[in-house]
Amino acid sequence: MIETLNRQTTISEPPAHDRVYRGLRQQVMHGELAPGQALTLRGIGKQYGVSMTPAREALRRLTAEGALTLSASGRVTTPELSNDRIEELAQIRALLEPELGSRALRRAHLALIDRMEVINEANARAIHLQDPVEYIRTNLEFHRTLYLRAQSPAMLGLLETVWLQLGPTMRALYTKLRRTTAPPHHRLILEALRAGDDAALRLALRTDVTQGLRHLQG
Amino acid sequence: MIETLNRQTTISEPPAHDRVYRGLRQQVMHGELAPGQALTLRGIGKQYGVSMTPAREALRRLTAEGALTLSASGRVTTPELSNDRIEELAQIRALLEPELGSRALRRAHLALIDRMEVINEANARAIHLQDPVEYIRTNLEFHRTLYLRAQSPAMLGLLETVWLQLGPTMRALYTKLRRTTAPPHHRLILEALRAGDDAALRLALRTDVTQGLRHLQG
DNA sequence: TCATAAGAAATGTGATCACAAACCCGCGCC
DNA sequence: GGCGCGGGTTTGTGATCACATTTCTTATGA
Repeated sequence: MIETLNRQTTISEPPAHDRVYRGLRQQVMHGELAPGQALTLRGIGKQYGVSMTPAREALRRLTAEGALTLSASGRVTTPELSNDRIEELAQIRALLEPELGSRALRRAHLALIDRMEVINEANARAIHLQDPVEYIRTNLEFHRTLYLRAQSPAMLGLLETVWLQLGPTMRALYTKLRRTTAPPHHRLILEALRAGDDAALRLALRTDVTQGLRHLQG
Repeated sequence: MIETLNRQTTISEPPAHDRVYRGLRQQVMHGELAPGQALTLRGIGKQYGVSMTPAREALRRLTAEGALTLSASGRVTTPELSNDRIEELAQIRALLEPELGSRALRRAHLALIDRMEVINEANARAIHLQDPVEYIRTNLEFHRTLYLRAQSPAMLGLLETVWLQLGPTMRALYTKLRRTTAPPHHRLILEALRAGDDAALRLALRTDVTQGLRHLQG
């Protein structure tokens, strides 16, 4: 006898496929998965305690966003980006992020800058602890905290799909580099914000974005 | 008795969910669907002669790209964009398209410009015939033909998701305006291409993009 | 030792079903 | 006349299954 043990409490929960989607999306964006990592419907289903159907919807959604790659036979893996593709995605970041930062600049008050400061300290700690996932997470949170103030949800949405595509690559990059020194540009970003200097902010964001990814080029 | 009449010829065909996806995507992007149009799983399935499963995957994929909107109860419709959202999407186009055009400029040879000229004539015919779908289709093809030369697949992919989101809105716009005169900027784009003038091309693309969408603002 | 073919396991695809929630329409009450 | 409240219908969700294909494994042969 199979109990209908769905729908537990009193308030409706998000659908299973959405829960799976969110979990996987975070894993990909934060670099918890290496490039080329294979994902199977039954494996994902087992991991989240659901059947193949919600797992399939989550994977379909993520591949549509570029977070995952679909092979010719329908197999799903995390993307292994070519150098050209990495370069192009970095250029897209260099196009979108200064624009978002500039739009946020007018609305950025002191409390926001303080919050970014705190996130940046967590970022520095992650570097000291050699924790790539936490480094990526705090780095993205630093940027997103600023861009949320731009009030440009569509542009931020596009940018997040770019971050998604770069997730596994960033993991591979930062575990290889094993950097021990904090990225210098976050300080420049904060200074430009405090000074209200649009041109300086755009430049600092652009260099912060391109700097991190350019190490892979050879 | 149910025949296993799948897998027809000798070479494997694309999966059913992909066929459904492509069909719907084209309908949305070319403005064949009005904003707020509701789509149901069983309806789509019947329309394409498949079950709910492939229809569901196609809709999930399209909503992930922003081509369709998901209501809180899981219902799927074509998006009804607010004026703010339309404005923002136009600004994204104004950011991406000059960049793509500029990248294509170096690689644009005469045959490409001739091809764009032909497409532009088809576009003018569509205006004369008051055919909004054909107008949108040829207009996008005009731009895409240029941007393909940029060899920036990721950036073009992002742009196409923006076009997708604007599809139903563009239909509503151009059926309301009933414009009878060709957009003047396509000629400027072609002239800038022939002259190899980067600044002029960027400007022409930007104004062409913002011009078309700004009529909705009140 | 390595390539290769055959068998076994794993995987994506699509159909079908049960079910709960949402939606719609009309009746009746104030 | 307007408003809420039924009940029937529609709709999305998730599970399960059959099946073809791909992938992996292993044993065989040169």
